Parts: sequence; structure tokens; C-alpha cells
Amino acid sequence: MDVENAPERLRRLPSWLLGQLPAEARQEVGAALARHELHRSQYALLASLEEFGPSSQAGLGERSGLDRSDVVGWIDDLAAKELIERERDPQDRRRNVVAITPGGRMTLVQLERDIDKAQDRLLGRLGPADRKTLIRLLRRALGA
Amino acid sequence: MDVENAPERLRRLPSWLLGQLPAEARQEVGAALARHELHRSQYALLASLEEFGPSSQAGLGERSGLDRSDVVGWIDDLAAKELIERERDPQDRRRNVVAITPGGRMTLVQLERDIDKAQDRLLGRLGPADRKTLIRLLRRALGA
DNA sequence: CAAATCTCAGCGGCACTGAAATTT
DNA sequence: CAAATTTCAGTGACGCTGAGATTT
Repeated sequence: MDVENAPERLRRLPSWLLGQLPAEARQEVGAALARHELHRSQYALLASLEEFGPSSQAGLGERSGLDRSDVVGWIDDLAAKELIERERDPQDRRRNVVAITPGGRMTLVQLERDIDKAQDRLLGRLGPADRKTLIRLLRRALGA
Repeated sequence: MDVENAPERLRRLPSWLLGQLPAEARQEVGAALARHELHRSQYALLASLEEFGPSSQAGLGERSGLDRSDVVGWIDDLAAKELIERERDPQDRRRNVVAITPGGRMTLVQLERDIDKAQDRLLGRLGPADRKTLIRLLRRALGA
């Protein structure tokens, strides 16, 4: 649907506008990641591991915005691709310790490049200053 | 998840930020509409009918951002509640002509009040000027 | 025993596709 | 006959819940 054809009641509703862009955003970013045979959730997982270091799956899900039960499958796949390593925590054998591998770090860099291009396509109508403003406002609205 | 705990790679990604707020937004607005036993999609349908007048279901879905096949069920419910009327178009008997009823207009006014309150809760961290800026940037990004 | 962790099976809301039936 | 419209059945991605198994 095109925004300009929508009813004014919707077009001035922040919650509605916020619902429109993510649909495109997910597609753009999803397509960029699909070229690497990865998923948006897996990018979040790799980014968390890179920034915060090895972690249990629970903590990992928490910081990546994923449900504990969905982390399992994505981690399975990342391990099969040797982008992460998963092993039992010897200190607490209930936990898995998940860590990014060197290959995972390399992949992350490539992903980042493609994802940035996707952002450009997504926000192509906004200049650099407007993009910064948008990011700032979204972060503030979210409480960051 | 809290934004401040997320990896920086995600926190500076517009597409990711855009994905976080709608989750809250849908819940807020959905709860407001649920008090009237209605759904977000149905608000969009009523708003379209009010602003653009009677329409076929296809055109209605187009302007409301809904799939043709999902329109059916929501319209069924709205008709049962007598907020809209649906009848065969005598000019083209393939089509249904859907129109909002006086009761539908009254309901729409009440819905709007509750939805505005939900927006306030959603964007409570932003002042009036920032809200206007956010709306403007989102609309521009969407091509409006 | 209670609590934490990982894992799996399944559910519900959602957007969509495909096809049948009717009409133009 | 081809195209448009409504309707229905079904699919798939997604986020989540609940329960079992293991460990602390």
C-alpha cells in the first residue's frame, strides 16, 4: 500500500506509520542476510556475541531480543556453519557457553556491509541529518 | 528487551529500531481497540470508509493496507455489529459495496479518543515538537 | 526440595497464496 | 473466452507458552 492513499486518520498515527516501515525494512535486511544464508535473528546473535563476549543462551537471547526457545534453532545452524562454538559450561553444567569464532567475526563484517546498503535503500528519501534525527528520536522513544 | 542492553550494532540500525517500537505500539493500540471489541485492522477499515466513502472490498483493502482475503472476515464482524453495511453493487454484481453506518461513525470517534491516549503512552518520552518531527520523518521515509 | 537452563512440541495472530464461484 | 471480484482453505514466518530433562 502507498502511504499517500491511506486515510488521514492513519497517516497521522505514529503507531501506524511505525508499522509500515518495518515491513519494508525486514524485507530489505532479510534479503541482504539471505545472500549469506543467514537470518536477521542470527545477525543479532552474532552481534551480541561479538560485543559482549561468550554467554549462556538465556543471556544471549535476552540481549538479542529473542525468545529463549528460538535461540536454540538459530544457534544450531550457526554452529553447523562454524560461526559460533557451543559447549557445556564446566562451572555450571546446566548452561551452554556460546562464543563467536574467528570465522563468525569475519562474516559479521561482511554482513554489516550488506546491511548498511539495505539501510540506504530503506532510508533513501532521507538525507544524512534526517537519518540521524530519526535514529535519535526512535532511541529516545524507546527509552535509551 | 531493553534497548540499552542491545549490541551497538543493532542500536544504530534504523531497521532494528523500527522493529522494536511497533511491538509496543501494536500492543498499546490493540488493547485500546480490544476494549471496544474491535481490531486494529477494523479501525483502518472504518477510517477508510469514513474518509473515502463507500467502496468495493478490493479498493477498501488497498487503501487500508489489508489483503483482500483478510478483509472478508473483518467486514463480516463489522457488519454483524452494524458499524458498516455490505450489499451487492447493482451496477456490477461481482462487487460488494461497503459503507459506514451512523453507528460506525460514532464508534470511530470514540476509538480515535482511545487511540490517541495509546499514542501518548507510546511516545511519552518525546515532547510535542519531537513527535511532529518523528511523524514527518517517517512519512517522508515512506514516500509520502 | 526449589530454581535455573536447555530443549522440544505446539499454539495463535498475521500476511499472504491459490483456487473456486460468480459476474462482467 | 479473459479479467475482475469475493470467498475460503491452507501455508509459512514469527513470537510465545508449557512441559520435560538435567543440573545447581
